[in-house]
Amino acid sequence: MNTRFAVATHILAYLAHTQGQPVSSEVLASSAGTHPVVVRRLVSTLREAGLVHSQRGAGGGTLLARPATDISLLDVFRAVQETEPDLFQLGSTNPNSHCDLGRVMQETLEGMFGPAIEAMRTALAAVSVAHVTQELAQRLPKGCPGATG
Amino acid sequence: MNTRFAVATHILAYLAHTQGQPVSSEVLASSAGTHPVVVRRLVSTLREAGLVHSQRGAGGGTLLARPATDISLLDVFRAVQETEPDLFQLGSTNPNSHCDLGRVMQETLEGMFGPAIEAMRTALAAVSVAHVTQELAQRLPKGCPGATG
DNA sequence: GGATACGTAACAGATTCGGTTACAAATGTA
DNA sequence: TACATTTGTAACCGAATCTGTTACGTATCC
Repeated sequence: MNTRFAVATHILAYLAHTQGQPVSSEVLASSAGTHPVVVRRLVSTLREAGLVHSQRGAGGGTLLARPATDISLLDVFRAVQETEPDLFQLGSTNPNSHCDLGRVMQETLEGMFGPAIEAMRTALAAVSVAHVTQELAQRLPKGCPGATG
Repeated sequence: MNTRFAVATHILAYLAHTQGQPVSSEVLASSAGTHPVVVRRLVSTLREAGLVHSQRGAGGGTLLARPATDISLLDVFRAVQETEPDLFQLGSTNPNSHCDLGRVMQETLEGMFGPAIEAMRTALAAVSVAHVTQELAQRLPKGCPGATG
């Protein structure tokens, strides 16, 4: 799996700490261990999903578009990962079968995988960015400036 | 996502229909709409996981290694998809942070994603290959030879 | 006007994936 | 034994994806 979900959550958790204060892509990239442009690309996606908004120019940066308690990991997952139409998709069907076995098999598989995906979504929906930030604060040593810049 | 999970389930569901009768990679490939070598590669993985076994030579093919009721979709998922160490992994940590924020963030994210993955595993564990075959039989028109070759 | 910082296009290197060819090894059958 | 069949596996190709990077236009603040 790619790193976008994790990095996006990282970014949002960071922003939750500095809410009201714009954070530059350079700072976010440094914290997430990646390149500023990678952050800006991700932020672009998050902005389209309505999770953050950005300010251009000097002193600009990115902020949360709504309280961290109102952003679930499912929101993040949908924004950065679920652009593809079908998460579990059979590559191809069998055009030779008289009974269209390939199509039926695909439908059946989707019916079987569906509940698994739904279970994952439910679990992700139960966790907010605020939860992540909270958990993060507990794990960080006291007085550590890491999470707040 | 790649097609291995779906194709592997396709293969196993097919074998559940013809249990006791070896099925060649060519037949399986035709049913799944892929290439025989792709099937053999997948079967190789499934064999390592103890889900199937194969017979070489003329009249050979692949059979289920145990009853279809004893093979869950979680078994399949683990066999073909979870070869990588970590499903959700943050690409890199932040070596510059005084507090090792990157590492803490990664631990936190894993703690948050874990339940989601576990929920998906639980859902997959609840479905057996026999269930898939059963569902498939219900969806196929009566007397259709598709699923049994 | 200049510094700052975003938005985005473009490109490169690495990796993954599926398809294909090729060939050795094993196995059943005449 | 000779041959056909089928697996097991290596090797390679083309496509796609992902991450990192450079470059440059644009917006904003001082």
